[in-house]
Amino acid sequence: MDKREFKDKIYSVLSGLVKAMANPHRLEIIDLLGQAERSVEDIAKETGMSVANTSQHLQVLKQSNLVRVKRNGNFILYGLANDSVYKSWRDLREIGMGSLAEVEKIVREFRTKKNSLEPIRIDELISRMNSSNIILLDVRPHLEYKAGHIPNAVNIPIDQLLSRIGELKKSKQYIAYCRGPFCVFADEAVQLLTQKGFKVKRLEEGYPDWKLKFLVEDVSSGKIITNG
Amino acid sequence: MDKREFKDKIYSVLSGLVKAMANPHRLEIIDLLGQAERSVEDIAKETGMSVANTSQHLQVLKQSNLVRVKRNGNFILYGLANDSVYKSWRDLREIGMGSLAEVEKIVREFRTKKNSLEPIRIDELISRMNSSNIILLDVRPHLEYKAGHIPNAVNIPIDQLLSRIGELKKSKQYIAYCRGPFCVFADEAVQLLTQKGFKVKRLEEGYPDWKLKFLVEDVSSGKIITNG
DNA sequence: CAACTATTCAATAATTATATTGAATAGTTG
DNA sequence: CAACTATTCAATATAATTATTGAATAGTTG
Repeated sequence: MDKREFKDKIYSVLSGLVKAMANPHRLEIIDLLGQAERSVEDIAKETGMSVANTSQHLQVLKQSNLVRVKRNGNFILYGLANDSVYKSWRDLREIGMGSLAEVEKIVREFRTKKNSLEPIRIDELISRMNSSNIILLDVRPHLEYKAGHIPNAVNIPIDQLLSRIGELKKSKQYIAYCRGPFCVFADEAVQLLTQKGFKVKRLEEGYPDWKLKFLVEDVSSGKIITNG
Repeated sequence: MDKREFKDKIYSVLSGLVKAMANPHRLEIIDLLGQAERSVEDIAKETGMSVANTSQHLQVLKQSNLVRVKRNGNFILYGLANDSVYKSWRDLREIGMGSLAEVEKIVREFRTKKNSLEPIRIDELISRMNSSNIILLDVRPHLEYKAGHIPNAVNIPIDQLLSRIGELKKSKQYIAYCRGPFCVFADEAVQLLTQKGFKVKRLEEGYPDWKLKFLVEDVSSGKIITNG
């Protein structure tokens, strides 16, 4: 094996990995699976794809070891293979937000309508979390909340928010969070609660980003190791 | 703009960014430009592509803001847009090394022939760097060394190594490094120097990885900020 | 400003990726 | 073990990506 052959092989195998992420549906799947495991049918419904097409995309992700498979009764559950996968997605997402003007524009346009511009960022949240006046609102579906959430967050799924609005107090400062910067549940929560006279902001990032904060990056290998 | 339309737009734009990286030649170009700026002709020669094809791939990278352009006399120099680009490449590379058995196998096979298995990792290097017995050997072309190198490293480009072997001492422990884990200069150096009876190992990572160590990651935004 | 040179563009052919449909499969549950 | 159900597969048509060739362009230098 000469030098050129070696490089051709390496870059070609690695580009296969990148190609596996290089599709809008597959990015959405990765983003979604960052919250919790899900069945194929579930993923299809959530992303608006056909089941067959979803399955095909999941096969692509599986072939590159980006997702892993588990059976639960009649259902097959897909989940991210490890935290590095979400971390890579987060980094690519951030490169995009930082250098592709179009991404920032689409997000700003959407949030303007929802009154959810000026979100607070995760670091600010962490430094203000001890304040007794702040209440964290996890507006994701209960299943995702159950799979993991920010400590002390109250779970009111977005579609129950209106009917359970009596549980909230106008004196508090609410921070609504959901799946991540492209999840609209928190924007919808801000829109609704602002309308009803509550003090509320959205968290820019989502639960998986909060979770990554509490992993220690072994920088020498680039791998991620659970802390505790 | 409804929820589905918003998501379709976002994931589609971001997948464009990932697609721009999702090609073996473009990964090699990113890897190469991590060392120093280069002209199109230069990149073409280094990667074994035609100039027209190289130019086409560079256009793709440029459209996604992964590279930036600068003119120098008759030449146009391409460089990485920022350190985040190399960081993403590094992370993807590491996911691949960790979870695609094939990558690890190709690398091991190649290094076995060069006697350069058992490389030392960058963290170990940092902790042993003060030892007066260790000498760092940068075996990249002089131009890349000039664009940035690990402090105190001695530059002997691989194609001058044999003729300048008199400059080396058998009592020292040499650490050869080059562009990164897929660069073979360091392997060739280890092969040659081992043969001639010197104590030598290769560094697993390359100069750009060392450089990333000394950037502070602003984890809240995912962006990278130069430290000092 | 003419000649030169590095780079890009345009057109083509070949390959690869994608969505859709409906049939096949495998695994579970009663 | 039969019936059921979630998932995958196979076939197809459409769309996107890639390498190659040779011509066009833009920018610099004498």
